[in-house]
Parts: sequence; C-alpha cells; structure tokens
Amino acid sequence: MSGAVRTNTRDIARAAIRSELAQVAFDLFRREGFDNVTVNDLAAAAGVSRSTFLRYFGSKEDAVLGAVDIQGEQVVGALRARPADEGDWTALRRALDTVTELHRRDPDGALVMSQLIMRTPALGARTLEKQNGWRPAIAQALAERADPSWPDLLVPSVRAAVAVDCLNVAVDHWTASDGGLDLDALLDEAFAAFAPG
Amino acid sequence: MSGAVRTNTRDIARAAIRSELAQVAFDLFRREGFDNVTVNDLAAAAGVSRSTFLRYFGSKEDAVLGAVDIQGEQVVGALRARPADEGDWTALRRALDTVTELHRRDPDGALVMSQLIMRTPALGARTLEKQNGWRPAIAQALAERADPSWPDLLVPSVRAAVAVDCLNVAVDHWTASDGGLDLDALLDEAFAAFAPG
DNA sequence: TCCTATCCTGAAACTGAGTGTCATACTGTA
DNA sequence: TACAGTATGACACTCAGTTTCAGGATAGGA
Repeated sequence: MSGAVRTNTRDIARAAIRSELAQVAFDLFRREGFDNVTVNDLAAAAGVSRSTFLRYFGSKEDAVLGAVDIQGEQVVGALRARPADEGDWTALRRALDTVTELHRRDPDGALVMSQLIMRTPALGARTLEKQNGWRPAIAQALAERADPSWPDLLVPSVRAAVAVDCLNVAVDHWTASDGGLDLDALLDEAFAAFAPG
Repeated sequence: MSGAVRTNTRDIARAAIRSELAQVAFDLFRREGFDNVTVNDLAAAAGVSRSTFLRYFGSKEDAVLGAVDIQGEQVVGALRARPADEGDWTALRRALDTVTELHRRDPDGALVMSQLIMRTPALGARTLEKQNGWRPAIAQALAERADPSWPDLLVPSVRAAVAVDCLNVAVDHWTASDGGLDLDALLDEAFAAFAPG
C-alpha cells in the first residue's frame, strides 16, 4: 500500500505531461472556442493520441477545470487551519482568500479563464458540479469546528453553500468588470448581503 | 406574430404527448436506472421514433427535469406577487412555499423524483445548471422590490443564490429522511442558518 | 367539400464524446 | 541482460445529439 504517497519519477512525468496537455487545451479553447475544438484536435495539437488525451482527462471539460478541484481542496484546507474560536462566517471568508489570492497573483490568466467558463455553458455546468462537490467537505469542516456538534449537517451545509455562492457572484462581477474591480471587496460585499437581515 | 399566446388544438396535443413521454421516461429511469436506458429504449417504450423523442426533449435529462423549469418560473412569479414592503428574506422564503406545497401535494412522487436525481450524477448536474438559471430572474425581481435600486445586482444575486441553496439543502435532508421530516421546517432551519451570525 | 400551407413524424446519415481491448514500446529494477 | 509494471497508440464500439429530407396528417379558408 501507500504507493500513491511517494512521488516517483513516473508521477513527476505524468504531472508534467498533464499540465502540458492542459495548457495546450486551454490555449486552443480560448482561440477557437470550446465547442469548436474536438478531442482529436486537442490530441493532435498536443502531439499525443486521442486515447492518451482522454486517459489524462476523463472529459473535455476536465482538461480546463483541473484548477477548480485544486481550489476546492485549498479552501477546505484553509478552513481547517482557521482558529477554532473564530466565527463560521469569518473563517469561511478567510478560507476564500486562497482563491482571491490566486486571482491577485495572475489576474490576466484568471480573467481569461473566467471568461472562457462563462461563455461556455458546458464548462459553467461542470464548474457548478465540481463546486457542489466541495459542499460536503466544507460542511464537515465547519461541523468539526463547533463544540457541541450540530444535530445534523443542515446548518453547516447551508453555510458552505452560501460561501461558495458568494465566491461565484463575486467572481462573476469581477469578470464582468474585466478585472477592474477588487475581488476581495466584492467578496466582502457579497458576505455582507445577509448580515443585517 | 403572437402565435404562441393562444393555445390551439396542436399545442394541446403536443403538451399531452410531451407529458406522456415524460411519464414513460420517468418510469423507465426509475425502474432501470438513468444510465441503463438509451434514447432508443425511451422512444420504443413510448411508441414513437427516436427523432420524435429528441424533438420533444432536447436531451435525455430534460425528459425528467421539465418540472424544474416550471418550479423556477413559479418561484419567480410568487416572489413578484409578494408585498413590496416585505423583507427580502421573508419574501424569498414565502416564494419557496410554491415548491414545498408541491412536495406536500405529492410527497411520494416528489421523493422518488429526488431520489432519482440524487443517485444520478448527470441529473444532479443538469438540475444545478437549471437552478442556476433561476438566479438572474430572482435577483432581478428582488432588485425591483428595492426602492432605491441597488448600484448593481450583486446583493440581490447573492440573496437569490442563497435562497436556492436553502431549498436544495432542505430538500436533500428531506429526501435523506425518506420524506419523514417536514420540508417547511427544514427550510426554516436553513434560512435561520445565517440569521444570528 | 376541396385545397393548400403548415406542421408533425420517421428514416437515415453524420459528428463527436467517452469506453474498452489489445498489442507494442518504454522504464526502472534485480 | 532479463523481467515486471506501466504508458501509449490503434481500433472498434456504444450512444447522444444534430441535420436533412420526404411523406403524411391537419387546420382553416375558399
């Protein structure tokens, strides 16, 4: 067991190829439009066979949305790292800093990515699906923060979902402003949308 | 123009066929599992050609999820009918009564439908996508309620998304309880998840 | 009643995504 | 060098969804 823990030469090579394929796919999608590019095109552009491409990414969408999975893990990780006495909303807001930080580090790349996703229904749908997959993990992390564990996960689930919504609405507005607005400010505004009542 | 307003004989026939096809599809999916039923199977079971079936429903998923579209329209309609001086959250909660009322009228049907959607990733994803489509309309309706229209749709969008999340979490829990819990109570609980802070 | 424009249907061909299989080539290890 | 595990490419296959086209039903007016 534990053959997955140590990264050997093969894993490194695979990761490199994977990121290379993702890059090629992203460029091609951006240039030609997601729907106008077939898996054959992607494979040809990357210099691998169709089989290989589909082995690295289970679907065309996944070639673009690997970043979304990573974001989810990072958010959950950041949430778990928050002090236990912090309020849920503050902890969630701070956990989302991992995402805004990514946008601050590469605004142009993030903007182009957002635009591609927003103008491609298939990518938007798949993104929603992936983000929806974050919910259980976030809710679980929230539940473990509360001293007297909630009777069930309803309240944590709602808060997890709300946080993700805030992120999405903020990113949408940020993207609509062509990156001109400040994402952290937008996110604060979004979180404030249910503060007063 | 306006040939779509008056419902003539043809429209009635089409609606009847459509609902018949949806019924056949639902039964077959429930019995065999969504992924184990092909469009050919559906067409054969309904006694129409594959072409016809795909003309009535753009996709396999849509054969099941027509109800979701209707729910969205109903929620928006109900929201617009709420008194203007009502708070956003109350108005949203009351608008969602249209959905809970549907569950109360046919609990067994609603339960089976929820179970089918929850155990079928493709249906879950498509449902999320459709519900995400409600957001702009709900946000717009909220924005029009506010006297001094908000600078932008950020706050209404967040509130719209949150309301839909509450619905989903509540329905998830209701489904997990096999319909044993009270959906309205769950929904109230969900809405209370961000009241105190 | 007949005529005509419109719409519905079924048949068929086509594209493209995703799955499964198999033989071959490569890579690290003993 | 020989061996075992793995990645690759080629190929066949299923199925969803689109498009085209021809024939048949129907509504509504003359």
